Amino acid sequence: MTLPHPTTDQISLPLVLSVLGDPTRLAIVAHLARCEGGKGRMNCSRFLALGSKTNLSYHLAKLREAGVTRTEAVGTQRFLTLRREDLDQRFPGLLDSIVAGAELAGIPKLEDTLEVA
Amino acid sequence: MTLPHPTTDQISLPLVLSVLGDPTRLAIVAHLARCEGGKGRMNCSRFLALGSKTNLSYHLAKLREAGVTRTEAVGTQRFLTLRREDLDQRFPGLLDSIVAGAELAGIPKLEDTLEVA
DNA sequence: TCCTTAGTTCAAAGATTATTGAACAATTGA
DNA sequence: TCAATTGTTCAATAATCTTTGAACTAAGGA
Repeated sequence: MTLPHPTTDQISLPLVLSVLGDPTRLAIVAHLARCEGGKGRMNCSRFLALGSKTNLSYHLAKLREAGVTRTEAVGTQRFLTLRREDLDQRFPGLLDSIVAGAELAGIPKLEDTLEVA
Repeated sequence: MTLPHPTTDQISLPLVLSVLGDPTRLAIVAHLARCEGGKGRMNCSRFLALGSKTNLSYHLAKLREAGVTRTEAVGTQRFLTLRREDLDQRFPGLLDSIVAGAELAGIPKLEDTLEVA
């Protein structure tokens, strides 16, 4: 874990909300949550349908910096996980209601394959 | 109610999240939610501590356009209410978890006086 | 009628954010 | 070693969002 992540108590509510207010990032989080109950681990290229490699790198950094996801470097790949427990601890119920809302709303879905740790 | 409001099913999750991702708007919503269980009704000038009249007009329009608040014109005043039921229906649990999170986080508070309908 | 109150609209400026392509670094496999 | 894969960084552009002041509307009170 070489990349910088905020600690749980550094996670800011306005920042989380504004970061998840972007449809691309919301789709990424919805996909992570859907796969294996959010315990899925997947590399960035899984999300290429949502944008260019460069642009994804930007959005994934935003998610990481806001404390929504955790990024682990393994070889040349980065594995992504949702920081579900940290978010639940800091803002109980928030992630669940957002993910549930994204399912209801027309947030684009990706195919459900994933790589498990 | 001359001002345009989205219907309940037009309320967009990414838009709600990005609108509430702004600290000023989050403070407004937290204040509305705190007063009389969110049934409080208050005019715009209640929020002048958060910004200039012009700037508030801008932020309050954002909240209204996203479907987070309802604005009723009464004389020269605009009375604001949270669209709690509409939001709960569309995105169950979302508003509660955001408001609870705002209480935990350092979202600035206003004095608790209000005008009830 | 005149003045005050409450809030909006407009245009301009400033500040962020999102998107892109080119160049780069690091790992992996042939 | 060479080439392909995976993803980042940088600089530039485009697009949005925020903030401000001046001018405005509409209602109420003296």
